[in-house]
Amino acid sequence: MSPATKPPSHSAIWAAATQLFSEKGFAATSVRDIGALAGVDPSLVIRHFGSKEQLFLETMQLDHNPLLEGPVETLGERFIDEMLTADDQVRSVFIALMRASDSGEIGSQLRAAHENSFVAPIKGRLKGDDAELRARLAAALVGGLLYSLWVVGDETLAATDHRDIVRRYGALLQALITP
Amino acid sequence: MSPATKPPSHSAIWAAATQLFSEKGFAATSVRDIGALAGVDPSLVIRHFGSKEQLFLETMQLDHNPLLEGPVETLGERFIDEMLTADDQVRSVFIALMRASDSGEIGSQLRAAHENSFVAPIKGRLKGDDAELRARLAAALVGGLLYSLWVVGDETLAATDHRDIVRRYGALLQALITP
DNA sequence: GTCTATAATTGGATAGAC
DNA sequence: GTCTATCCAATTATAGAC
Repeated sequence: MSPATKPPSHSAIWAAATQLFSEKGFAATSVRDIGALAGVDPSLVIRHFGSKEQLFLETMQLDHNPLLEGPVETLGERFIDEMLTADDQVRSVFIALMRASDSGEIGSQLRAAHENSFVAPIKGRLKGDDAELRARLAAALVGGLLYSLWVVGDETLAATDHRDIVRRYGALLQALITP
Repeated sequence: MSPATKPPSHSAIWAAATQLFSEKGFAATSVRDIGALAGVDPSLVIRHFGSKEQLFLETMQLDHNPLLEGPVETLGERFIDEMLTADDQVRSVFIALMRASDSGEIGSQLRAAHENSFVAPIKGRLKGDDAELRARLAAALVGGLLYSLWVVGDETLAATDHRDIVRRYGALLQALITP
């Protein structure tokens, strides 16, 4: 008996949705677009994933768990460097989640991504009573850099040597990690 | 001869659009909604403002030029405090602009708002060769706090005493202003 | 200046044959 | 599992009477 293997159209739709949501965001991507790119009928998109939002939630997942290891004294710089050299996928998903986060479910997913990718990795390395607050401020700081670079599109910042940003901004992050 | 005074419907539409765009954002607000709240026909909305996007651009303007005066040694804390106690209008417009910034024109407006409200006020007070970079990193830092509080909705951070955030996060900002 | 009516398109989602 | 055909609701924007 054949197991519950997914049909080929399933992964084709998944791939097409990932690409289009990443490129154009949630609102500007239609179910028809996804079907066309996947080479299947638009109705299959709904049939396999239930709804457009569900498909968005399944494809736009940020599973980025950066550097837990290494000396805590240089964690700030390494974290910033990691973000600046992050995969395009990280960038796309982060932006897509942020822009569509007014929908309740998508907002929860952004919150989870923020928690898992930014807050948790830092919080795990912190000591002290106010570790919670410091970790959350650190996550805000990291998010702010991505916001400036990727959402606002600060071109001066984008044209700046990464090492300068890593040094300066990483030092601020470090000040939260090891006060 | 009567001058080119705007008809009352103009300001009614403007007020309704401001409210709805602030509450629900660009995508979730329809021209029909705006007309209904303003008590006028939806077609008037387009007739007066040309398009929904144009109306959005005219209403969602962030004219927030915080504290240029005062001692530069405490600018960091004061800036953060200013943001945390900012008007609801600032918050609404910032979020609305960010979420809709995938449209080209709206993206430019976000960039302008970021520049005028975050980068410029700090840059004007900085000395030194790398003032440009430091001001832009400072703007990223400020934006990151608003992102965490208002977009992600970090509840722990929101429940934290403002004075603690002002002290800790303000110190980081200050480190960019007066290294 | 204002409204009625509607154009023209597009969207997500479904029913049912094969 | 897949596709054809379509429903139905919603959108922005316009034309033209008053």
